[in-house]
Amino acid sequence: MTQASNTREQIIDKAFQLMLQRGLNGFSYRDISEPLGVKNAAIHYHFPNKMDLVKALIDENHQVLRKGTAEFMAYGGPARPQLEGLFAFAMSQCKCGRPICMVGALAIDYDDLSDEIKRANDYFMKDSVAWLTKVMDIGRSQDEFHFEGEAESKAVSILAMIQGARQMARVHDLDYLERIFDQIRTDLGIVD
Amino acid sequence: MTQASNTREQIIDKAFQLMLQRGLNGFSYRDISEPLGVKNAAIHYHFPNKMDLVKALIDENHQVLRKGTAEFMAYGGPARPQLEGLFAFAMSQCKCGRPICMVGALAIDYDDLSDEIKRANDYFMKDSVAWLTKVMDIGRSQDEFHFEGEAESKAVSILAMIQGARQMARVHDLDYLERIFDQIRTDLGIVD
DNA sequence: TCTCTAACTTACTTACTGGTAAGTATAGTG
DNA sequence: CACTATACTTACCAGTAAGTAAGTTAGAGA
Repeated sequence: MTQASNTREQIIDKAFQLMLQRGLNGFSYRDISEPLGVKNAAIHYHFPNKMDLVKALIDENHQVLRKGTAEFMAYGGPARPQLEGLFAFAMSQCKCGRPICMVGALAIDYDDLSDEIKRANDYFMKDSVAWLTKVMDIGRSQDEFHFEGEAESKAVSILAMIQGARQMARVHDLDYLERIFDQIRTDLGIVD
Repeated sequence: MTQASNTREQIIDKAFQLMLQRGLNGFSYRDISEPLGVKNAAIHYHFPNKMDLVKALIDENHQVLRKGTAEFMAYGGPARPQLEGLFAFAMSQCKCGRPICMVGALAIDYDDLSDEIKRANDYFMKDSVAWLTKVMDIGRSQDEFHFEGEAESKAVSILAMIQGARQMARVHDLDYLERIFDQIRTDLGIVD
């Protein structure tokens, strides 16, 4: 075999899906191996223990996010399309069977995470906040958005809202997401 | 024994704590029975299966919420203290070791919930939205709050924000919660 | 006093958890 | 051709999950 084996990739794919569907404690090695037609031990070969797998999933998350946001994450342009890009990304993740975000999936099992993973998660969040803060800042200075208070506080509140909205959408339906996005737009004084 | 046995209550107490700390799949019967000094089977005596326990926890949640919000949930009064009451309740829940809310705890394991529990959860959420909608409506008409859009949309967005904020606070610290509350106030045009 | 019932415990079962050690097939390398 | 590394499988392990059947104990009521 040596080459042309994509088992590792498939494991990550499947685990990623499961992680964002059921959380860290909500899936087992069996849930991954069975549909892939491999044995448990195959997963252990690629990821000696579950935390190694989670580490890989956080990296995967970074990549998915970067891919899904690359077009609108070009700093400096108009803020509105960047915000809309964020909304669209969140919506598409929900639609393709990833109802909760990685931060949410990890939050629930936060106590049994290794320090390394906590740090990676922390970095990811700080990165997201920093980006959206810049978008908010630019948006306000270019008169695209209107809001009071610090740009960072506004950014944090919007990210919290999206996180909560995804949870709500899970329990109810995707209309909740769209509705909350609309309210964010309204709050920012955006009129189409 | 017959009387004066409060094992059932203690089980609910412990399970409630665990549920809002780790989620449905994050605790076992052992986690409940061991600290209580009883056996696994004692839990099964009171709650034949885990779903029966969850059902009891949802009821408990209703009661805790009702107790914790009774003072400010008297409809018709000024809106501001009602909103502040909601913030204080969310904060106190976080502080007393219940970092995530029931809706969030159930959302992650939503697929393996019984229809009865889904309905109970649904009812709870609709109830919360209805209440906050009224608060928002009153607040706007009495010139306490300023916002655009439907009162219900605003209410849903605030509840989503609080839900997300609790998750963030878990991973980071309680400052996130306070900060987001502040931003909600600012967005509503509240100045102290 | 006898009986009934509530509230358990004891002792188990079945199924699944993450994890490991040892073996195997395959492909590339010297 | 022998050797080595990769990518697994087979066959296990100890621990834990929820759940159950049968026995035990204490008090309440007739």
